[in-house]
Amino acid sequence: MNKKLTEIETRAWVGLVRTQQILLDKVEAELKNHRFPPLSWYDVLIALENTSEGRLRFIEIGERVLLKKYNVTRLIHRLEREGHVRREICTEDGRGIYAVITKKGRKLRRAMWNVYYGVVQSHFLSNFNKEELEKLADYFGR
Amino acid sequence: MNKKLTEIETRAWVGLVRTQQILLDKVEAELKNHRFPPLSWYDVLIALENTSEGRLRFIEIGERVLLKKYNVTRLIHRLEREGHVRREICTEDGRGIYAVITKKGRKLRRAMWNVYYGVVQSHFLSNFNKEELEKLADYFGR
DNA sequence: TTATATTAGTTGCATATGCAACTAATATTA
DNA sequence: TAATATTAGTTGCATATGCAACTAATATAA
Repeated sequence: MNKKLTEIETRAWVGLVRTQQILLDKVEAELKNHRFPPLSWYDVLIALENTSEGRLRFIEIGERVLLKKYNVTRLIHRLEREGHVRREICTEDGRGIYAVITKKGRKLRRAMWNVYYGVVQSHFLSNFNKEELEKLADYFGR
Repeated sequence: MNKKLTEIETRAWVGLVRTQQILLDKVEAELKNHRFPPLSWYDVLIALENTSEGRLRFIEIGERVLLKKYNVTRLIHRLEREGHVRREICTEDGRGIYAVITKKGRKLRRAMWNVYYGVVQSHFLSNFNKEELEKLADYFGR
């Protein structure tokens, strides 16, 4: 197999990686500026909010947010300590635990979104027209 | 300002973030499988190799690889300990330090590339034709 | 020149993540 | 049913990262 990328392939890959990292660094920096917790908290909270019950089992959180189970344990612990989430026992499976988002958690999620949105909008989305966004959505859906 | 993303915008952004994370997780996992150090080592080594002298000042490494200065210090220290890099004093600026890639470092970089390449090729590049890659390269060049 | 500010790099301490071993519960097999 | 394997979640220890204070050198201003 050929071990070299063409110049276009390199630009596409390196561009993707760099763009992403710059954007995420920027989001994290803005969140910090506003005294908000890191993006990983947002990811968990929005995942919970996107359910009808406002809750998910730890293992489901791990799957949706791409976190290893031990990191779910720890992140939920931090969220819980600040009152953004509470635990609920899982009657269907004695091994399982639900994390339920609280009012306070929903409020934080919304507040963080304003900051998050600002960065994504101004540093990313604003660079593309509708057609280009559709292409991107298509490409990354694969 | 409107604080909502359209459905397409959401798919484009979330798709980008998820795709990237999945790909990088996969790369890290494959590197680990092959008993190689993490991707950050690769990033520094390739940055050094891409210079005519095979060397960069710490501060330049930070700029190119998007690392804070204290993380450059530490990463170079690890690379140095394994013999992939050595330090060289900077005669132009007494505050500066060069990191120079060694033969061993070049060899490691090449070996890691095989693994890295495999993942990027099979999980990313292979999903796109030339025209699409050009679009991506264009989009992320902005 | 001297005094002051900025810059490059380092380091101690706090927090976050990876790994592997562990517990408790459910699922599978005989 | 009992024995065994798998799964969900937790935790101790090692490593990695963020922050802020620090040193030493260069740049700027008086």
